[in-house]
Amino acid sequence: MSKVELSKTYEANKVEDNIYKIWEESGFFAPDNLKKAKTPFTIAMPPPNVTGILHLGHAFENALMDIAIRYQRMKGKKALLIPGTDHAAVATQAKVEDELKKQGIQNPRQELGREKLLEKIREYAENSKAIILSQIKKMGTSCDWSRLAYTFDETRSQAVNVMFKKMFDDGLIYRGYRVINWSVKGQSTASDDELVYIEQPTKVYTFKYSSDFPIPLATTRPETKLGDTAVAVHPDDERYKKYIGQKFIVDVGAKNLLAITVIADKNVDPNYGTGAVGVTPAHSPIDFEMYQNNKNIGLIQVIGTDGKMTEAAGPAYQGLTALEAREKFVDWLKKNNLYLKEEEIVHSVGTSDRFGDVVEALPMEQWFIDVNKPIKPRNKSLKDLMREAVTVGHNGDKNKKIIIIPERFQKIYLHWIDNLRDWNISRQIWWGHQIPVWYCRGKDRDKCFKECHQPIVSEEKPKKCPVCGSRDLVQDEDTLDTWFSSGTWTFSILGWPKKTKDLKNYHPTAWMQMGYEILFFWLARMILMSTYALDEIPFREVYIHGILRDKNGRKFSKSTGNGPDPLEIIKQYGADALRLSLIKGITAGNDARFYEEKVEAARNFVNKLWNISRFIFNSVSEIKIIDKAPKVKTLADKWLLTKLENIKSAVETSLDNYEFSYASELLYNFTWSDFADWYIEVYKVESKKLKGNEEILLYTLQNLLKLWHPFCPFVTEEIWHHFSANELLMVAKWPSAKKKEANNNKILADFELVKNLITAIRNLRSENKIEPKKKIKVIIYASDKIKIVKSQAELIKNFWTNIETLEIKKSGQKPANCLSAVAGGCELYLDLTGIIDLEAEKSRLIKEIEGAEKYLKSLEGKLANQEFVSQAPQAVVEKEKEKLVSQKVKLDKLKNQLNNLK
RNA sequence: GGACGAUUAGCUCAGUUGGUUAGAGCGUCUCGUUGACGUCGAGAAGGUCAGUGGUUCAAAUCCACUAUCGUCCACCA
Repeated sequence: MSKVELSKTYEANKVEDNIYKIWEESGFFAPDNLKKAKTPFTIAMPPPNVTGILHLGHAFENALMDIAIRYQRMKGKKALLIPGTDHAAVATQAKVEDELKKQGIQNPRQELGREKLLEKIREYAENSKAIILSQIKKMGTSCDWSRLAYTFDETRSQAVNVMFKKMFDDGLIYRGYRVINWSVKGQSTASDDELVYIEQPTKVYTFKYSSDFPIPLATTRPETKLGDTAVAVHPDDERYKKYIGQKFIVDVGAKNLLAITVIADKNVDPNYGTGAVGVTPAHSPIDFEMYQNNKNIGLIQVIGTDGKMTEAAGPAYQGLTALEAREKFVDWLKKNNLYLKEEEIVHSVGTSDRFGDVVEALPMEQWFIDVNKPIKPRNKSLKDLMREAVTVGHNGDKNKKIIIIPERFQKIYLHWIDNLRDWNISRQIWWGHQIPVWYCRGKDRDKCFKECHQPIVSEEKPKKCPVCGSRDLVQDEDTLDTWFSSGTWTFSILGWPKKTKDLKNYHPTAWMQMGYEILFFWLARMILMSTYALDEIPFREVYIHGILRDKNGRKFSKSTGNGPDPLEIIKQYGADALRLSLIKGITAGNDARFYEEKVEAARNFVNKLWNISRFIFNSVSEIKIIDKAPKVKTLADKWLLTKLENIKSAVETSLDNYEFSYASELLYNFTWSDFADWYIEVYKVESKKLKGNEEILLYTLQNLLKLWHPFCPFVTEEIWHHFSANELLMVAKWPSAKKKEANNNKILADFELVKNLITAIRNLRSENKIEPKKKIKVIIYASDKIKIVKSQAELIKNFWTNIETLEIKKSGQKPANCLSAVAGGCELYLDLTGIIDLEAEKSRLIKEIEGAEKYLKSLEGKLANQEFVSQAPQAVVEKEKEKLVSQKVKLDKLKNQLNNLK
């Protein structure tokens, strides 16, 4: 290709959209068009919620996934990144209801009705979806748009229904009457995982039901005591043992007298509080369990779904809010001398993660997934399946073991499973997959359920009731927990339940990434669904990342307004800079901080890469692709190519281990320091006299563009098109390292020596404030390094050192009135009669001698230690011996130089 | 109450299986316009690796305890 002129700085926003278009039109985002590729590598994109636009966290995830997928594509895999969005059930409905309220619709559900509200939500979701998809493109994410999925589209909805029926038929899904978490504000249940616990100061009240009741009790919620039906004590508690089994009738000033049975429960701690627990089966999950073991004690629901006291609480309390009822009941206790004491404590209460209110524990009929029941032919429970997949491997097959990165999250995950209770999957909100269950005759779901003795579970609406033949069927009004559908994600996006080619080719997926905050919600559910329904793990590796925080370590959130908009950053700095800044400094599982200076630094780097290319394009006679490593001429050439091979191998290893930050750092240092600051500057010097080796510049640049491409796809592709109008960089072959040559270390060491000499000279100049324009005379006594130093004389003389005459000898007399230094085993003298500040130079030398002596002492100490010499590996000892010798020489030289100065 | 993580230069972080005189970027100081880049270049200053004890020939790295910060889980009668 002929000469090109690049602009002085890289202007990202002028080229990015166009490049993305070219990629998209190339078809290479779809693995089907990667003809030579064979092995699949699939990533299922965690679908962003359609609750609004993407934030920095999404940008971060996009960067991770795109680096991974572009790397694998270049390595010749059938790389597939499937994009999608999540309808996010309760999150989206809550969001839209909030907005409607702001618009003056106080009670959206009642005022609009089901169909109209759903229409509003759908509108909102579609709008969010469109914005989200365009944002993903802005990030440069190379996903296959032809396979775009949505958790609420037809295919995914069918997957949900089929899954529900399968689980129901296997007896894993059941409808049960249980105490659940109820959000009064959202008028819906929430699963245990959807609660956010917050600390709250509360009073603990100690009281008695009545004057003749023998056991005092304590509670933080006196109003629920109106629904107590038992008192639990430890079976061996000597104080209360005699009452076990007795029934007391107490008058708590409510409608009816309460019948309180004293029961034994081993979980009651006799040493805690009063040693007895008032049992409120209707308003505590734990008490409900006691009730299930002692059904005869009865259950009284005193709080309703509206958060107010029910009729069962008695006419004096009915209709009061829980707080009002609490005050009233405490008053009553006081008046009747049943009140013993109160104490201030801090305890945590569960709030709804989406609606924000403190949830009530209420007994209700809901759909549950049984996680402990053995599944028929396998004789394993869902819990077993979830455990197995990350420990011994699915079905005990160690090739089907999910690797969790970093490892420590495996423990957290397993611990969570141990505590897992049956999963409540039904929600009373409207936005979501309606439960695929129908009831016949009439609209009263509970009544029909009882009459036909079974609900009709079906993937599609049944024509008639198989029991009674009625055609009057109503679908269950509840919707499914959003995680029920996202659990199917890795395979529903590939077409399941149909037996598609995609499913066969691309499942299990290769790699999944997610934040630790959704570990329980999502990781666990995907494993559950996949191992259960497909008899296969959903992915082979899962990379857990932390969350992004601001410079002060605070979470980004809308309320504090500290969350930058990714699109704004892209506009200002470019997508490549954003991507680089997001992965800089991150390690698996740990939180990371994000701030503008990071993006600025990344933008500067992108510009550096651009300018390296600009220089090269201006310097070479022809811009062409160099496939094979070019012939080397100088030491610098050898050094650069050797280092390049080392970097390639290190980067590949890091990327294989998903060490994104480390990989980019390796490349960053090589590109900026080794290539730009050293090699290109050397090239400028050497190309004057020797004919500079253009091919090495081109070859190295091409390698770097490929290596950088996964990280900064836009700028690298933009530069690359000057090399090849036909081949896209995104499908260029990944430059793997060649085998190491034997003399590599010598090459590296030789050039390091030259670097050290040059740096030492620059240092002397700078430290002694020698004017940059002042030419100097330099003498180097190189002893055994004479050959290599002599060969690099031109370089040393001209490389930012401004040397007039350079004398290189094996050894010789110490010249008078000189600046001196020791570098790379050589003595260095700078003849500057009359110009230098002798005192400053002396103190500099003294300081250096002190350092050298200290080091020498530590080396001598080490080697004098018999145990070290005898026990440490031979190689380590040899290394220390070498160090000692060279350090001695160095110290001698430094001392000579100091004497010489006097 | 249980578990996990963090603690390294002024700031943000690396430090891969124990063997470096502990590194980088940003910031700071001093210079500088040399054929790409001032979104640049050269040089420098700055750390007893939170503390204490232990294992080891050798510890930022392994172990124990302590402190501070953070996160999760459980409990909350």
